[in-house]
Amino acid sequence: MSHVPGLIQSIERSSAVLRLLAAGPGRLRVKEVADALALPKSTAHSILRTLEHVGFVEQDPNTARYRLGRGLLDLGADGQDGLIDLNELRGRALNWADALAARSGEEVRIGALRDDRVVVVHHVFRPDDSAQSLDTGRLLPTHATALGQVLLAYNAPAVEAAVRSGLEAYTRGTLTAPAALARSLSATRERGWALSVEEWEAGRAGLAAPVRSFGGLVVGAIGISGPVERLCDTRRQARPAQVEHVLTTARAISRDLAAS
Amino acid sequence: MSHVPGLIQSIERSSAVLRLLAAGPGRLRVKEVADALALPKSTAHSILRTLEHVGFVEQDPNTARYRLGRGLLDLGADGQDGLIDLNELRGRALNWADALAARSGEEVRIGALRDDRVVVVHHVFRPDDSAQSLDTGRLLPTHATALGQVLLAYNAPAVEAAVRSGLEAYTRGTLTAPAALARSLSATRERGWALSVEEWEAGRAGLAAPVRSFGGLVVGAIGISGPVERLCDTRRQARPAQVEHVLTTARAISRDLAAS
DNA sequence: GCCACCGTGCGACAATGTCGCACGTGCCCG
DNA sequence: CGGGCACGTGCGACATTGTCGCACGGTGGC
Repeated sequence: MSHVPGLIQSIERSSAVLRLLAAGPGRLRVKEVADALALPKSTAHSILRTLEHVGFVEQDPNTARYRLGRGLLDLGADGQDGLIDLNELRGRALNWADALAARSGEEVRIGALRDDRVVVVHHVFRPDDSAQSLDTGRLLPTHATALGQVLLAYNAPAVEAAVRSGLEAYTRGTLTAPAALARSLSATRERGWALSVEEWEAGRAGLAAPVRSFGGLVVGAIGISGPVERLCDTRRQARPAQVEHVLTTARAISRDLAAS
Repeated sequence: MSHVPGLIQSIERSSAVLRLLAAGPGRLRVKEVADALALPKSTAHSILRTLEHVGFVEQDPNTARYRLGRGLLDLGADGQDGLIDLNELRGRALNWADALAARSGEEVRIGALRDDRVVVVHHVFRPDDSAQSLDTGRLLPTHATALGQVLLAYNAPAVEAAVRSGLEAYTRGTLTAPAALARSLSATRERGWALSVEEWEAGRAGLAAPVRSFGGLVVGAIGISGPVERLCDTRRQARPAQVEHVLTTARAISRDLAAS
């Protein structure tokens, strides 16, 4: 049927599907959806498959009928800290994290945003160094760590919250001026990764990249940390090989998540 | 970023936009959405514009920032009788209904589904006949009227409800067998319009077509009614000219709604 | 037990979404 | 109060992407 140019047809259609499912309590079959919207069966199925993938509809395993999914409810109740199930992020990241630790020779952390802090979802020790403490579950500041900066770079409200709650200085290198932080985050966005040198602990640096889910939504970050001299060259620039390791791993996890 | 083939990219992206808006209480700018999802500004804007059009997001007129819209909440609370604001349907249909009455020479009704009944949203008298009662607000049965059959044809759960509550016979022509009703509705779907001859009142017939909103969702029906001999030929088939009048009007209102 | 219908997947085409660019405007800073 | 920048918005061309026809396998119903 006639559709207004300038608007995206498939989104209009998917919204119609959602409205249709919301109309009655009954589950609908693919055929019924297709008939109701005057769409070919294939097209309706394609839309339903995608909506199921993003969690907006669910399919009853037995009857094969579709109903609204839980993903929609999560949208309604705002302030949800979980954009995604952290367990899923952790599960997908497990395998890759070890490999990253091995290749980079540094300890690896995976983090996500929670209440304006970075919660460490997973932590892998440095391969050849056993004298470390397990960080899983710990909360880190957003503005002073590479993980946090990645998460801030792709989430504007979190930046405001961080600024509002005061940019505490942990070392002399910590970015405490809102403008400086904004500039740094902008650079992080353009590069696609963040480098934090002695902003959190003296002598140590961090390197992190975003983990994206479907649609490109950033749901977490993965990064390595270690002594400045192992992550950076003499001019305090990130070592390209390490950047590549982190980026490759982040992309791999992203692909994994998007396919789930 | 890499996206799984077989799934619809724009729907994945729009779901990511919605999740992003749901993440924080703050309103987001176009640029922020674009940055967060690593999309060009144009693309993000196009998605936001469409989501606004379907009511899933709203734009603050002053700040131009986007937040979640009311359309999503309506999806959560199921059992909503209003798939669409009935006042909007009535408003859009007003102009066209008069013209249809004039062209067809019959009275016109516009209806929508409410609680397994057809609620008459608007009613236009026959041009040259003043001795009629105003039907606006009245509730009609679904299975025995052309308006109702159109609405049933595109809404499977409503059919079940109608069958469950018993297909009451108003005349000898009323379809009371579930199987017969199902066949009739299937034919209605294929044709795109419904004809009801002496199923509700003896000597009278109805002719109706669906009114669709964006995405093809059926939100109402419009139709004419009058003596059988004026709507049908001698073999009780619908007169093509009248069918054309109803279909054209229904499509016009649909276009109007989709552009709103 | 058979038939018909439904859900699912693939592939080719063309319509559609995407992206670059540019305009006008509002805000912020000087 | 003026200048500059960045943002929201719109258009147009290209190429990617969504769409649709068709066919397969499984299931439920008569």
